[in-house]
This record gives sequence, structure tokens and C-alpha cells, in this order.
Amino acid sequence: MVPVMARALHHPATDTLELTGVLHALSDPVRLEIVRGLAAEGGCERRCNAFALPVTKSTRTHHFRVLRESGVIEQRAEGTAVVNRLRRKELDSRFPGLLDSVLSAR
Amino acid sequence: MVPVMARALHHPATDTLELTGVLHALSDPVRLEIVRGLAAEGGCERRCNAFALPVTKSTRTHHFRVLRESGVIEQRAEGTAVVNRLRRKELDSRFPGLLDSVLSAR
DNA sequence: CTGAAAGTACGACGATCATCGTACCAAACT
DNA sequence: AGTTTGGTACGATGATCGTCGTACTTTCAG
Repeated sequence: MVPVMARALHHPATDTLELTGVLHALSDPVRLEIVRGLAAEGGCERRCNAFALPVTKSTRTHHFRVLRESGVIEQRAEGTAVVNRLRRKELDSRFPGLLDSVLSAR
Repeated sequence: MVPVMARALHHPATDTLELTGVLHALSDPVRLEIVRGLAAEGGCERRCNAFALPVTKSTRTHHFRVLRESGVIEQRAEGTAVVNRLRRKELDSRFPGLLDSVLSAR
């Protein structure tokens, strides 16, 4: 039996990712911080809760949704929590070099 | 004597370019088309007029300004026209690989 | 069973954005 | 001097965005 909260999470296919959508998703400081956190230590997974962000729960949910719907992250339900993974391989395949250049930027 | 229209064009210094600003500038289809046009044939310069864009003159001016103020392009007055140049070298220096990955994306 | 934990859903708010039309301006051409 | 050319300035408008609070749901621990 699939958990209820895991059903409705839509993830775009790799070959349908739009460049403008990804760029827009990455153009917000809060979301960029999330992506950097997920990229640390090489493709680790982290719960939505495990980020120190200067926004409330609702805003947090909003940003994670933008990242998921643009194809930057994958979300998976695990109990009451949601585990996030950076779709590094898919992004590298669709937009080679983009993620690396963004992550290495200071 | 410097032409009047060339005075007020502000260009941010290379080391002050902000990643989120550049990403936001590149996240619009019209502006992305402008950047692609400027990147064609290796660093050519083109007038604002020399782009086939689905927007009016005012909107055109707006997009060119966003690109300039984020540091993506340089604008220079030449008679009544404005000549645009992609700040490729500066972008490559500040955000290595970013522009190339965006331009090679389809 | 009760309650806490972790998110989501929904609506609201102000801010920013992309777009446009009109008016304006400076340079070039006649 | 007048006109055309190429663009800017200045609102205005409707859409999207980032933020929040409140209410709700699901899961897990006691």
C-alpha cells in the first residue's frame, strides 16, 4: 500500500525540463541555499526540516515545490517527513555543466 | 564631448555581479533569445533593433536594461542606435562555465 | 486513544514583473 | 528647419511571486 502523501508528488521527466524554469528556480536565494545544502557531501538526502532557512513552514513548502516542479529536486515521503534529493544526474544530462557552474559560484 | 545618451548607462563591475541576478536575467525567454543572438558568431555586437522579438519597443528597452543591470550585456551609444555586446569574458571570469552551459542548452 | 511532529492546502497581502501605449528626446538625413 | 530613425521615460495594467497565518492531514510515539 502506497502512503497517501506520496501519491500526488509530480516530477517532470528529464527530457522535458525547461531551461527557463530551472534558471528561475535557481534565481532565488532561499532555493539556492536549499540546492547547495542538498549538493553538499555528494548527493546526500535531507528532510525539508533539516534546513536552517529564514522563512516559515508555508514558504518552505512553496520553495520546495518550485524546485520539484522545475525538476531540480526529487521529493519522497518517509513517514511524516519528506526527503529531498538533488536530481544531479538528470540535470547534468539535460543541461551539462549548468549545475556545477551554479554550485561553484560564490 | 561625450554624447548625452551614453552618460547614464550603468554597468556593474565584474566582481560585484550577483548570481541570483544573472540567473533571473537569463530565466526569461525573450532575454535568453537576445543573449543567444549576441553569442552567435563569436562575440558580435548588435543593435537593439537587430533582433526579431515578439514584443514592442518599450518592452525591448526593459529587457535590455535588465540584462545590462545584471551584468550580462554592455550597452554603448552609437549615433541614435545602441550597440549591445555580451560580457562573455567578465561572466566567464565571475561564474566560470555558467554562460557556456546556458548557451549550449536546448 | 491522545497528542506531538512534519508537512500541505488555502487564502491573503504587498512586491515585483512583463507588457503595453503615449509622449518624449537626440542624432542623422533631407 | 523639418522629418525620420532608434531608442528612452513614464505611467498603467494584469500576472506572477515571495511571504505569511490559519486550518487541516497524516504518521508516529506515548
